[in-house]
Amino acid sequence: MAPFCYDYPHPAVTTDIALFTILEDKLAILLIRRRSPPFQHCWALPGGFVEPDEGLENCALRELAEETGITGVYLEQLYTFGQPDRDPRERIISVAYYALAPADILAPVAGSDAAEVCWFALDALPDLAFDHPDILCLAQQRLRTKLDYSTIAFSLVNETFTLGELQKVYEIIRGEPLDKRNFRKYILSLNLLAESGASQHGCNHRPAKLYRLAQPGTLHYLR
Amino acid sequence: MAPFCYDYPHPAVTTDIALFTILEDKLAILLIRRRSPPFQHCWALPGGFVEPDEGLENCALRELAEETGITGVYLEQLYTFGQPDRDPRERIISVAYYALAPADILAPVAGSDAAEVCWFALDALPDLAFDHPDILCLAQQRLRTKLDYSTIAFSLVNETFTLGELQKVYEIIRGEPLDKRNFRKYILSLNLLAESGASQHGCNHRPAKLYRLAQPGTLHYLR
DNA sequence: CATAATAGTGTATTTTTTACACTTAATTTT
DNA sequence: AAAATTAAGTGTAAAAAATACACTATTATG
Repeated sequence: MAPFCYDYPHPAVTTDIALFTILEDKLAILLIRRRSPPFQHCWALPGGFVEPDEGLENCALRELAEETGITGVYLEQLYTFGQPDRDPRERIISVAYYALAPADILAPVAGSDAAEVCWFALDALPDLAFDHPDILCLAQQRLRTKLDYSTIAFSLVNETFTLGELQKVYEIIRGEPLDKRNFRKYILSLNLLAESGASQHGCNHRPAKLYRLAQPGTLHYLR
Repeated sequence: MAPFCYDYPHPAVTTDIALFTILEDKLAILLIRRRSPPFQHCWALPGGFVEPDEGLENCALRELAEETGITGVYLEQLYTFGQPDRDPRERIISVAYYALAPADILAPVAGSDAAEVCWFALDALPDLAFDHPDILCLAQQRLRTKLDYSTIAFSLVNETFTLGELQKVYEIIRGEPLDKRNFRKYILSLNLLAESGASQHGCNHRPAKLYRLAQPGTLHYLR
């Protein structure tokens, strides 16, 4: 009943995923309610144990899919948390990832290990299990700083988007309003966008041009 | 003879350390020659298995001290490498760190697990064990980018240093010469330095003022 | 047809970054 | 002792980047 034996003690290794989206003009994070102890019924980041033959990133994507039904997100390794006492059961080292996706695609569904799956605005978080508050905090920091020297923000809008939507993303992550003209000048000067040709419709105001990334799916580093 | 048993397979976890210094006006890295298989007699980054009751950072510092005799370096987590086949023995996940120290303090001594310990200039590296070339490459990238928005460079000079020495560090990491006046203007505008009062001596030219960090040991983020 | 809502556009000012050359103080050589 | 060598130390002007700022355009709604 315990057939996996080693000459030296081995820690367990998990991945945890902080998936961000923007919901109702606020940064939000995907949490699951835990089915089993420890921290039973507590909210936690999705995640789970690394399988013997999968890479770490695959593990993160698999756990996210299994627990929440969500696929196709932008994913990046964040930090590895390994304090000896971070899990009451045994030594568990967690490789934390953060992920980004536009809200529209995402309809989370509770999976096998999770009784409930739910978006929470970052300013209205419940108590979290383990050291997940630390992970979340670091993820938010990373998101903020990386905004300035990369194109991660594009992972939070749809495939085609208006400059107004994109500006909103920047404003929400930075927590401050931006000047419209300067923002547009900056974004267009990157030469990463192509006009999709189409425009918005069904909005009760002048329709905005829709843009798309010239090279979709590619993360760019600026400067 | 294999008393550590678990219900599910557990990977082994190690830390590996890429310790940089500047030696003869070049970036150099500390390597050890492996005593035992796999990759016996190969050069590798110092590192080793995480003990059950130590944090990851402690593990990195302990392994560095055990294998090379070096202590008191600046240390920062880099990335976690976990491809299933990165070690031929068993599944081993490595939490990689990078470290910085001025060359003067460092007199590496071979430890128990390492037959030899030696500095190598980055432009004259031997073949490396495992995926250590990947780790090293990522570490160097991180070093370069972090130079621009933090005070890591100060970890590569002595406690007191001249502006010329500091400029050399920036030039070596960036791989290009910098303008002396602009560099000094920039560094002094950070308001992080204090004049030590003393000057260089024993050099065959005008002696430079020696500076120190106003808050030694603190890493600052710029902008 | 008036109102509401967001899209879309350009210029002047300030700040930051860059380019650039000579004098000073110590040691070494002649 | 004078000359040569070596790196230290210093300021200004030009270019580039970032910032501040206000009105017109286009759609839907009442």
